[in-house]
Amino acid sequence: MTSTGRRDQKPTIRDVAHRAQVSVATVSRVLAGNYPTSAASQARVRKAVADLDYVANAHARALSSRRSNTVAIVLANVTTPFYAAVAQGAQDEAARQGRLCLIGTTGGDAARELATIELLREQGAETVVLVGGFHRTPEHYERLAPYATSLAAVGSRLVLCARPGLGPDAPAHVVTYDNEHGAFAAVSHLLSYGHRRVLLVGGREGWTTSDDRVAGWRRALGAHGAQADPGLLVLGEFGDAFGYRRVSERLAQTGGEPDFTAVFAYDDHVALGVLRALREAGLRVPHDVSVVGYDDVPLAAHLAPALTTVSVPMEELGRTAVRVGLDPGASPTGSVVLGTHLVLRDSVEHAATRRPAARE
Amino acid sequence: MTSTGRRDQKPTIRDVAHRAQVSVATVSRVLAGNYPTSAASQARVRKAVADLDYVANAHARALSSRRSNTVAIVLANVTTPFYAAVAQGAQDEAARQGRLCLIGTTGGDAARELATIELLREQGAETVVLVGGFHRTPEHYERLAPYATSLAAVGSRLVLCARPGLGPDAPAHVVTYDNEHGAFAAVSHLLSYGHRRVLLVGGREGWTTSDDRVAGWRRALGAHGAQADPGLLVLGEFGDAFGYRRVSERLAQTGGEPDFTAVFAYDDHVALGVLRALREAGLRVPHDVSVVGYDDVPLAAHLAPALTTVSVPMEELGRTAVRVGLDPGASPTGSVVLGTHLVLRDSVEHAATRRPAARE
DNA sequence: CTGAAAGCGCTTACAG
DNA sequence: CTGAAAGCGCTTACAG
Repeated sequence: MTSTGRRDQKPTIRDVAHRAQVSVATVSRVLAGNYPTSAASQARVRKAVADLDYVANAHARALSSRRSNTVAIVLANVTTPFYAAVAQGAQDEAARQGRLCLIGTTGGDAARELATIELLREQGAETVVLVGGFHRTPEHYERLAPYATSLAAVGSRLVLCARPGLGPDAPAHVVTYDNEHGAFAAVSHLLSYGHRRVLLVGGREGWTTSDDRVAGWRRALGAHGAQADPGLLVLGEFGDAFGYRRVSERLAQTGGEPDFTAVFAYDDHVALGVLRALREAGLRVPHDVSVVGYDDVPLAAHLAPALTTVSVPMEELGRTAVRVGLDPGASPTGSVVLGTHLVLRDSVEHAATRRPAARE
Repeated sequence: MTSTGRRDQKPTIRDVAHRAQVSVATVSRVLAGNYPTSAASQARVRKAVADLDYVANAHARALSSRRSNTVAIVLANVTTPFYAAVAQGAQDEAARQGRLCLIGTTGGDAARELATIELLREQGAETVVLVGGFHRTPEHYERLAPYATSLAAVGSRLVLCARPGLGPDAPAHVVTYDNEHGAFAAVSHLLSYGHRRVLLVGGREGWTTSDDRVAGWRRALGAHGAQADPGLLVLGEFGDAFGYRRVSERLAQTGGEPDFTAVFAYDDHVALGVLRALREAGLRVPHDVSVVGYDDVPLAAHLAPALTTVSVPMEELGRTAVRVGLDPGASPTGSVVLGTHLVLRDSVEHAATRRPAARE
């Protein structure tokens, strides 16, 4: 099929140079386009490239130019809508800027995160984006800070996305969203509807994202003169199974009569489980109990009732993280905070409506 | 902080060799562990590596060893549950085998798929996995086949995942699932419940996945002696918006009285839209109309009613694709087909139940 | 505008 | 078991 015959060996820049009757340097310059070359050379090189179906070897290029043209993104998984959306945003922006995207998943495990980072270090990615909250431990900080430094030393960037910074000394960029405020807004909304006992369900103590949402819950309660009863804090895990189990148990303990009028779920997945527990206990949402979630994943709008939740700019988070990581002008340790907003749907109603019903 | 001082430069294998008092060859061998080395050398090298916080340069390694240690996966997007799950499976298997994962998204656009492949070619990935159906055109085939050949020439593999092969000459592996059979099973299930007019909604003509499902629908109808009325084929697009729009329109045209008793949706997302259209038209599922989806994405179980659908081993698809791509023993042009099965939930009922209701 | 040559940081026959 | 050296395929000062 091919006239050249020698199809068994991937053509190199030398083959192109030979066929185009120019030096390898000229081939390199034409292809990079970063240096003046004559029109004649350009034409001959392009033809040779096409004839040979030549593609440059990215590793050789990276080795000699000291730039890898890749962006790395590390996250817990890629199946959860939140992470998937952030990954998509990051991937889009990377592609837009002609970069390739390396991806590593950790299952939310700190040790695996570190191991992944180590593997990624070898790749010399231009920027490494770490996505999502983490368990706030000194060890983790201690491991990450020097990594930020060593990346910076070779001109790479560490971007912490949807997670807090490493402190003033570590050269890490932060791209996050106003997590605490989103929680504040959500709980304030419930309080403005007359709810006073707002159960917070889901999340893990010490996990950054979780702690911030608890803080928002607490602040909202305080601002409205309501009591931040620790008994209303149902922390432990993530996921709909947790929300389902803990709410079911609590309902069972109080004889089916809830000791709360509203639930602020850690996220939409937890809300899903809460909704199910409530339904199975014969409680109607929002008539008997109001529920609000967090994230506004696609699912939220399709639930019955459609879920009132906090919208997080997930794709934008990923896009911005890569943009900042690749921007030569970005301040060495800057931080950008994206906004969140409450999406009002059908899962919240005035608290008053239940009491009369219960008295009947 | 460091005693060496010269922290501004990433340490190389020479630095390690120098500090460990051995040759670079020995360092390389100790690190690779693929060649006998003395315990003393090993200890000294390991210490030097730790002292310097050395990590090998993956590009240099790839260049001289001709192996990149990376796997590439290209898909339409990473936010759709189907693709996300396949990507997760691929990523897991890649990590398990110590490979890094490059990811490229195309938005389902053939031109972008080719462009991505081109970029990926430069990387010399060990295996390139192309995920998902595509529009069956001669041009696409013509572009892909030589790519498979050129990959094979340098010892890489092309794996087509959830899409048909390129024909007997192209050295491409196929990892897919029995798509047509899944459709056959779904529609047979409806037929066995007495349905005769089964509307197929969603999918695009010429799109491989879609064509296969239509074929399964047709075969099931034939096997049960029912008529494959072309008027029951509602093809055009993917997504819940399409399902919603087309079913709403059809219902409006027939005065709200459906001219079908069941819907076989292209996938769970289309089913979502169909469910909404039915609900808004005052039709109950499954009492008035039965619905079955495809894929069994997490959402399906949470719908009301919970959706009967065809389960596709999504993560397993990704895992197997990478495993095959990395398996030296895999036959040069083999193909593996994973099974699907019907998941029975609450969206299907006997067709008979509606007629009496309609006669009242 | 172009070429010759050094060098990027590894791996791997080849000797010993 | 170990070292010296060639070589992987590019890029980029350095000369011209």
